[in-house]
Amino acid sequence: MTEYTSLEKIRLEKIETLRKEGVEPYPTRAKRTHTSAQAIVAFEESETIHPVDQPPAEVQVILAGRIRASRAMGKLTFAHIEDGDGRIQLFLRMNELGQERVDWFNKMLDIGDFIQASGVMFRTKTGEPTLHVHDFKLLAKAVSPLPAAKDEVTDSGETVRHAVLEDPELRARQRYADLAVNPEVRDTFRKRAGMIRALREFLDYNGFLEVETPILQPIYGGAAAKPFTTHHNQLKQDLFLRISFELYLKRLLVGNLERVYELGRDFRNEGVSFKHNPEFTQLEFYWAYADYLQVMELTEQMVAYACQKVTGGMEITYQGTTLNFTPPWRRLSMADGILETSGIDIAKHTTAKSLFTAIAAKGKTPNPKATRGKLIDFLLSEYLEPTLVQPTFVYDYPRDISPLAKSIPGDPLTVERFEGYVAGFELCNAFTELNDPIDQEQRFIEMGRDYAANDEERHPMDEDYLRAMRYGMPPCGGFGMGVDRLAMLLTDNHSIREVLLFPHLREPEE
RNA sequence: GGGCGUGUAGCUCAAUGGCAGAGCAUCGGCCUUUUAAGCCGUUGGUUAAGGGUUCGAGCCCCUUCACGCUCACCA
Repeated sequence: MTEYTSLEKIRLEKIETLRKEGVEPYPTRAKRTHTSAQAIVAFEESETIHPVDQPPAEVQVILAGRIRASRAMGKLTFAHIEDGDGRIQLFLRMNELGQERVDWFNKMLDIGDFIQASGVMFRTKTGEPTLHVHDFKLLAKAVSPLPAAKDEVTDSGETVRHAVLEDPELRARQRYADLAVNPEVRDTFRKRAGMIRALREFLDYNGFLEVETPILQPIYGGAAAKPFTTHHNQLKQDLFLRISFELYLKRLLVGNLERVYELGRDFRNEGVSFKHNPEFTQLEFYWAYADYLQVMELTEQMVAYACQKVTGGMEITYQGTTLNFTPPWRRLSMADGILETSGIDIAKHTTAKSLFTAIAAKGKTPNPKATRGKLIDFLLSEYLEPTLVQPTFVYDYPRDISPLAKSIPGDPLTVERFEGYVAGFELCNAFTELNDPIDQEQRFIEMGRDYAANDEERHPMDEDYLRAMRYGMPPCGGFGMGVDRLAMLLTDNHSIREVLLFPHLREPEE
């Protein structure tokens, strides 16, 4: 049984009263001729464009939206409604509507209710385009009060927000209320949608085919992550939610689909943080006959295109820092980057033992069981990553942490792989794909050995993937990007929760 | 999972261990160009939950929960 607050009880009583008066609080149909923005544009055009010897034409409109503010002033009432385009002021006067209707508006309607209002546009004394209301109708009554947010416009023209819903937990749990009262949150998700549209446009234009591959997989792979498990009852089959798309997309290249991409959800059963959510949106593409250097060029063009589409330029401000996505981005070999930032030359340490000693000499303590590749990765995140503020490609990675990437010809310890870093975190990861089925099988075996101590991280052997490789896969470049992270950058949000409509949260307290 | 921090009215926040408060919102009035409208009045609380210390706990102690920051984990 729902427990109502005293404020809600008052509104429920109003709903009863409305029905007794014969007013349906939730009518089935609404009518509107203009959005708030369209009404203002039409009005301003009428003011400027009219024959010199005639007054401006009346602009009659029917608007619909949610009441966000209401100021009753005796025989006048001012209110603001908000629709998908913005806000617009309503003006109600007893002269036109009569005392009864204006009183009814003030008494029976509340902030949060949806209404439609018809009338003629005019300007108030202060110059604000306003609807002079001749009639109005309740469209949907709100039972629960919205968390009130008020905007004050100071003398200097700045907008100061008061009584904002700002508790991050509540905002995420009740995203509907957050969206209803915080316009910048709606804007974040419009930008996110625009960004995703831009990524698709870019890849479509470049001849990539959008595909969909299984989310429920009998064998997971393509990344080092712990999966979620589930079960198909009738088939009595254990299944995993995918941790990446990679192994399925590359099967498609075996099938002669030369350029494919997938934009969808990955699931990783790992910790939650400001840049990790258990389910997140991933973009992967695979490009036959290309290598990682071509992928690098396409990547910077794609991100720059998305940035241009969302923000109108190549430069953005992220958490107070100006970032410039104009291609070409800085390119830095991993060995050089680590040498510059840590003073350790990984080329001189070809074994894990030697490298561990060098790191220990710096006073750092990585996991002593780590492989050479893991130690290099440790150096990357410890020293290099925090310095990579402007978009940078770090390239040429250790082989043993890149089991699906192709080695550099003549350098068995290093693979053709790069990661894109921005604002000190990893944005994307790409490599020249390994297409030698014998080598691939060997890598899976090595990896099984390296990770034998840790069952959860162990990469299961995917026999069907190897079979596909044996049919032959063209040389290709592959790419993966955390789409939520790009959304964080382009909307200037520090936390992934702010760019997910419904981020994962713990069970609420009862 | 570890460390630090936060949690008080619908919203935003106060309150030396000593009567739980303010603004906005609600409700009742006044007001024909307001815009955080204003003015007068009114209502609203299991101080996140549970336990303890104390004559007395929002405040001190313990446990739990949620959130934030951070560390760890995260090819």
